[in-house]
Amino acid sequence: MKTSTASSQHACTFSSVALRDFHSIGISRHYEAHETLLREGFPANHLLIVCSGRVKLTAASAEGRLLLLRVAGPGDIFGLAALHEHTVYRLTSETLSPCTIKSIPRDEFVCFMEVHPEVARVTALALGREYTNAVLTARRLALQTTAAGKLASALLDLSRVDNLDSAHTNLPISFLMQLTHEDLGSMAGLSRETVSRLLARFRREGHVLQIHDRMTLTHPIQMEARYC
Amino acid sequence: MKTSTASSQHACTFSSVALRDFHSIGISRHYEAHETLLREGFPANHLLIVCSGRVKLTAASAEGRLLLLRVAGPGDIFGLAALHEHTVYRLTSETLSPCTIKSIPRDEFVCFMEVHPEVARVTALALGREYTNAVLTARRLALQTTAAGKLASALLDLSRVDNLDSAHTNLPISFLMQLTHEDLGSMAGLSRETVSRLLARFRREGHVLQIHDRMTLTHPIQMEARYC
DNA sequence: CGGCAGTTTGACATTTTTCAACTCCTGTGG
DNA sequence: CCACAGGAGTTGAAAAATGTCAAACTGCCG
Repeated sequence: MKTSTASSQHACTFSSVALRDFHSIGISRHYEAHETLLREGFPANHLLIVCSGRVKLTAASAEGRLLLLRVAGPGDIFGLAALHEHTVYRLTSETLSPCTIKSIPRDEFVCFMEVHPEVARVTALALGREYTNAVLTARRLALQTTAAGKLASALLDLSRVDNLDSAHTNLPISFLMQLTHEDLGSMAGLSRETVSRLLARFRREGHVLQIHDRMTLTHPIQMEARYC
Repeated sequence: MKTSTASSQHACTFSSVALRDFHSIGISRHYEAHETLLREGFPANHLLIVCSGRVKLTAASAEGRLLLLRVAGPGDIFGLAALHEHTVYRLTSETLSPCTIKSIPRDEFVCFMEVHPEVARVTALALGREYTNAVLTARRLALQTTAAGKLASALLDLSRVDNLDSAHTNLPISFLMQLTHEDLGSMAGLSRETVSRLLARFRREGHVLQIHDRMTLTHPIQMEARYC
């Protein structure tokens, strides 16, 4: 199966030999929207790389409450921490849209790492990104005192996932909103109803525009200053 | 300066050659309690390893609110993610007690990594632990609906830092409580007063015993079942 | 002894959650 | 083609919980 440009983006930091090997391991597969890829608590035996589409990563409590930690896109890797520590997955991953996902079995990846020591570098970088993201989530949950602050910073984070370049300008940022109010709630630690009310308020105040699936933050900097 | 047993614990996963080099880089220094080691937002130019003592890692909001993400002890490494991505520190670190800390300048560490590819392994492991910990914190903040649940799981996490072996038994776990109610509050996302009230309640209900700085969770499993 | 940091407790205000009802939209099956 | 069910979003009203403010207490250290 053809290896996508997305996984190549990662691979491009490898030497040509490592790159060739990287393309030869694992298999790519297509998934529909709303399929579950990995389940929290299961032994980590595969590493996944998003080639195309979007995947949400969540943690669940015993009572069924959810925490949405991350929306992964093309080029993102997950399952790495659990694989590396040889434990169970800490998060559940679920496709948000149709996706192409490359899956690498644990054994193959371990081999690959042993043959190419440079891979650990890329591993560490990917882990660093996951870490940074988790810290951001924790910050949002703990340091934002108001519900509006939590939701606003969640939206700003989402906008930056799609639009890495134009971060921190005051130009309108628009992005595809593939999350339901419930998802947004579990991202910001709020109830579905609160999200609904706050979005209405943001629209009323002109911070947010929504046309179908597309959400636009009209002046991100003001929004951040006002609520975060 | 003598390298402590703590940093040797990490080094012991290295080959003998790497081990010798590891001992030769960086310098150890002693710190008093309540000194600041690294500051959030500053360029990451040093890697720190705790040899002895305890260090708290926090993130601050613009308004001065704090989030305590981790209490690092002997053998723990921090600053790694920021160093690796060549950005600024994401957290502020502050000694809780007198500490011995080994500090490795960025350049030396990068050299060390280049000479010994195996180091990336250890790096990845340490990053994995930091990641897992951040996820745990986010979980606590988002998935625990009640204040009691947040505090209880924070206390359980703290007890496990000191007492890694006896985790998940129902035997009383006791540990040195070096955090103020305010610290506990910023760990669980609660106000100082709420922490005070809840601890009183936990004592009343017999879940917690406190004698000076020593805190004992009398039946951790029940506590977890009851509140978490 | 005074002062300070940490803790405790009460009263109150505020916020968000919860519960409930209703609308809108979409896909499915008769 | 229509009816219907289910998921998602909206809105209101009430309840519950925690944060905030205020005041007093404790223990420690100079």
